[in-house]
Amino acid sequence: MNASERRQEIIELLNMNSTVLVCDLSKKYDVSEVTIRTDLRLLEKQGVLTRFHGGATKIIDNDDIKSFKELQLEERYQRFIEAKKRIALEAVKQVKEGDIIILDSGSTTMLIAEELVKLKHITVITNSLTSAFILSDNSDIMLLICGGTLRHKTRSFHGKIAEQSLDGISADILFVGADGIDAQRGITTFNEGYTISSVMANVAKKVVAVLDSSKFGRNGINIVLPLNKLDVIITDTSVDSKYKQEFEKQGINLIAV
Amino acid sequence: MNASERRQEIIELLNMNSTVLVCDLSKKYDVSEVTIRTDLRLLEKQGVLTRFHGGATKIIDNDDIKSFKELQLEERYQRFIEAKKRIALEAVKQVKEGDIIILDSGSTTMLIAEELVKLKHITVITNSLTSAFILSDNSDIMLLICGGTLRHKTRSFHGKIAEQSLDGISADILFVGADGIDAQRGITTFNEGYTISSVMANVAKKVVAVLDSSKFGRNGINIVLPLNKLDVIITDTSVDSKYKQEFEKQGINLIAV
DNA sequence: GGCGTCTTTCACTTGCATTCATAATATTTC
DNA sequence: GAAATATTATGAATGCAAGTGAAAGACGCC
Repeated sequence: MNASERRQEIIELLNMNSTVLVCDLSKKYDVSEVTIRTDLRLLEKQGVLTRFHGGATKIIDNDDIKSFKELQLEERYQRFIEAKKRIALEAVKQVKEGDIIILDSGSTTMLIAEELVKLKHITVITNSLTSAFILSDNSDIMLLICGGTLRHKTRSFHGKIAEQSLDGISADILFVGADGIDAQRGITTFNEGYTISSVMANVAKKVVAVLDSSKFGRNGINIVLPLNKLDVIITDTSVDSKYKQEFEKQGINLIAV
Repeated sequence: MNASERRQEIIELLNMNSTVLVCDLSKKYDVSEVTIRTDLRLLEKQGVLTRFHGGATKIIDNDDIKSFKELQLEERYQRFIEAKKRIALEAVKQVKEGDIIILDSGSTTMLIAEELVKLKHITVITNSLTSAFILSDNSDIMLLICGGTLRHKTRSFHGKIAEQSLDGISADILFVGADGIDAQRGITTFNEGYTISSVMANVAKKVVAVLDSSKFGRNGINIVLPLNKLDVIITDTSVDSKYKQEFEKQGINLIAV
């Protein structure tokens, strides 16, 4: 056993347990404590660990998220972000361990991804490149992505291939976003060709629409899903109370947070 | 036994056991320790091993995707990244406007994505989540992603669904990375189940392997592609000239940059 | 023989781990 | 809470193993 091997092992030990002790290491490698201390001092200089009296502890740094922060800065994501965050927090309450979740593209669903990444033992299927990237940080989450061609405006995948990749899948819950909601037309969008949402709805046991209050009474050009496909709508408290009555009459649970 | 033969054997020894000792090698080859040290110094310059007091250890640069921060932390990877960048620059020279490009996962191919994103009017098909994210910045690039389940270690998609999504596709060029290359076994990897690469190779008119010189003569556990599938190999100038002859004899164009 | 490559010898430097003395930091005790 | 005691840290000095560079020798090759 040479010096660099020993140091490498100390790093690995630190990854297993979060602390190591000088006296333990000294016995383990049969070298003097002084030697261990020089090792630890060296590794501290390299930024691998922090020293404390009698031992050392692991440094955990998580700077990689920065690039996603930049993404959030895009102004369309900035609007109503506080409301959307509350909606996302409420949405993940619907999820339990072991669930298979389908996540549509959109700014609110992206925030849901940021909450979902904190969980474990769930399966997420998404057509959103951004959400996929966020979720890929957690190896306790099984991640499936719909293939197909990228729609740059929304950084999501659509088209025949994307829809085909949902074939034979059965999910517990679908989170779907939209640009507008209306008692007659259901949830709508200004972008064309969001037929994938209806495919998603067909394979999910429970459909949850997430949209902030500004979307109510607004009508997009394209129908994404008719109201009868929805089970739950989560929105913010600024929503007009008349909508709550209207939707609950149709058997949809409207949650305002 | 001449010098280069001995050095080749040292590399092979390192692939078997992960470390070698100067005194052992000195006895084994009946040369002075000084000679062995010069051998090891030379091989270190080539990026095949790292020296430590009394011996040397194998460099494990399995071509997994790491963030640049991680790469910079381990200074032993630093010299590879310069070579890999040059390789990536050379690789994109093979691309012309209108091309349909398949991009495998891996750190070198990720650097190719960073070059490709500067182009326009190309189509890129990839199974790498990271590369997809990089390429999604440019709306002049048509981006197709292979669906399927995510392999967290490499942030890429593999399995049946990923392979099926290549069905019916015809591409002009494939860029494929690897952990090792060998005249007998072709290109290999330490990770299991990279069968998608051969599917990619089957639908591409031209197959370009990108790997730095340290991968030559090294053998991964799993065969990715046999040599007869390759058209071009791009590597760095530290590659042993004997490989150039060997591969060109088999009709493969080896470019060293 | 003259040239180049490889290898060795030799003097010197660097790196690693130990001991010992001293300083800093916990812990105990009153 | 402060003094006494025990534990841990640091720095300098030492010895030894290993590494380096320069010069000289060995070997093969026109």
